[in-house]
Amino acid sequence: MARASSSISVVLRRQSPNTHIRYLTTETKDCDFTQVAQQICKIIRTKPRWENTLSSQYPSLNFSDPQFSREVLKHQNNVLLSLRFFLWLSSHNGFSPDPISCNAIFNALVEAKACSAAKSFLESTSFSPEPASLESYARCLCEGGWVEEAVDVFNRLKGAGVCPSISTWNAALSGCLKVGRTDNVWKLYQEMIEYGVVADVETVRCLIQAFCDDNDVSKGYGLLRQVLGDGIVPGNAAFNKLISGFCKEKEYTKVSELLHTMITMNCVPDNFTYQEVINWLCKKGKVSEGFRIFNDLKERGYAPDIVMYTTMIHGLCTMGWLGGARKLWFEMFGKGFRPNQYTYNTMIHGFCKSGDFEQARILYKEMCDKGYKETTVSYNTMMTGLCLHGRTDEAYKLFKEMPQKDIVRDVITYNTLIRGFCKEGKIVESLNLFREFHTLGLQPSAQSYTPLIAVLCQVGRVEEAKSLWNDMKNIGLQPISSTHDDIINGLCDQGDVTEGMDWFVAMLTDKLKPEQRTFSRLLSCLLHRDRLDDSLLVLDFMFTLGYVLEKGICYSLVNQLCSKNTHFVETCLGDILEGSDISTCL
DNA sequence: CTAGGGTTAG
Repeated sequence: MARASSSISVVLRRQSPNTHIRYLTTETKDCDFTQVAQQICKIIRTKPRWENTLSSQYPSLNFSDPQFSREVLKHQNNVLLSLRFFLWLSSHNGFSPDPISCNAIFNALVEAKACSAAKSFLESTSFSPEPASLESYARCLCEGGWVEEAVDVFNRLKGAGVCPSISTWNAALSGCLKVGRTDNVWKLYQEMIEYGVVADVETVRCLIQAFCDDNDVSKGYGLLRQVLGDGIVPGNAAFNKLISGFCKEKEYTKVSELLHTMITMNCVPDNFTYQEVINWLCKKGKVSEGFRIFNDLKERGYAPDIVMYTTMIHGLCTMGWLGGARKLWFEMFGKGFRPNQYTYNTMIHGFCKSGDFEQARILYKEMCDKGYKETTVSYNTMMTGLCLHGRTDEAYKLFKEMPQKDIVRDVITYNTLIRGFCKEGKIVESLNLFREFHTLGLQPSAQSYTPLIAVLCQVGRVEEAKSLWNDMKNIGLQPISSTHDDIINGLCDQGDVTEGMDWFVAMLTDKLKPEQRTFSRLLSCLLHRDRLDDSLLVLDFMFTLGYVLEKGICYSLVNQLCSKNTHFVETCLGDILEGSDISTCL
């Protein structure tokens, strides 16, 4: 969860013009508070261990006088030093914190967005800030991502019978969205309703976004239509979120509807709108469609920005259309855009994918020369490309370089290399990496296990594969469909067709679609074992899922059926031949 | 400041 860091040097706002307070000490000597306060501030700033000596330096000063403490706080312009001084005072000389000083420090901390300091200050002093301060505090917490704490503050305000302003509510909702806590959005919105606060456009924007983030895009759309009916027009933000959400769901009719509504409502679709459309079209495999829109936009006078170019170049690269990608790259230059971290990595990825490591390295060097730092992503990109083209030794070299350059290896780094090694049958190397990864305490993903289980099954080490499977399940990871296929095929290969059938049934129960190879392997094993009933069961599912029967298996199936010579056989034969690709051969 | 987008596993 994102947390804002506390600011270190901060200006404490002066509350009032500097007033000279004169004070009579026990030595009956006049003491200028302002002067002493300034001296003390300097000591606090410059002497790291002032706590040990301050009292003895001013033996006659009454540190517990609130007027004095206020004066020091007024002169101290570093809020964290103020806080330290205040805490020191609290534990000395019987000083009992006065509300004015407390409020001053608390407000300064809030203003400095030092949420965690403000929070511990509240906890340690147990004073009650003014409602206005609390409200600012709640905003500060939200902006810093401390939404749980913000909800507590809202409850506190509620306890005091104070209703936060609409902009504070909105800030809270927006803060919850930023850290992905839609649950808190709904909680807060519920309270808003209980207070009788009337939602405004910004509230609607937050709610629509919350629906979209919850993958309830249709509900978000419902809300939009409702408010449009009431004459409220949310800004592009709400529209763009909905459009992006529907693109993700491939609901292109709704997308068009929304684009039209936007235009009707004078919310002109912008680069953000179309960027989302193009991005999701590309991600859902409709790159040509995305490219068409991209070109249309240019013709209609839209000026794609660097992000849009990057998105489009990426789309073209994933399709292997490197020529088109390069053309856009140069077009982008012509428009005055210079590639950034994303653009470089995208293009490097394109070259790597197509196996042009020479170009990839030229671009990589250019990226570094332009001052962009090498990152985990840039390394992962190169390693992915190398592994894809069977150059795992080179990828491994890069892997070893990373710590020397202080570049963090992440789960993708390891998964990439594990996959690469597995593909080349280097099981020992893969398992070593896998263990190293575990030792480092990194959180594996399903993709960490997938290639290992596959290769272990291929070489007949199904027990080890199953043990990895159990590990996965135990840490709450869901194996992908093909991992089921791998295990079934492994079991069949070692003659455990009965257990293979169990796994097959489990797959169907989980509504997963076994691959063609799994059906073929199961069928030939079952036929080999003379288990005709199970064969027919498997066959039935196979046809239901739209697969065709391979020639070889079809022949042995027909042979077996004919050798049984029962009445039932004849009814089966027709179906089987219909579903096979040999009917023309007979 | 005002909402916010793009890169790496397949």
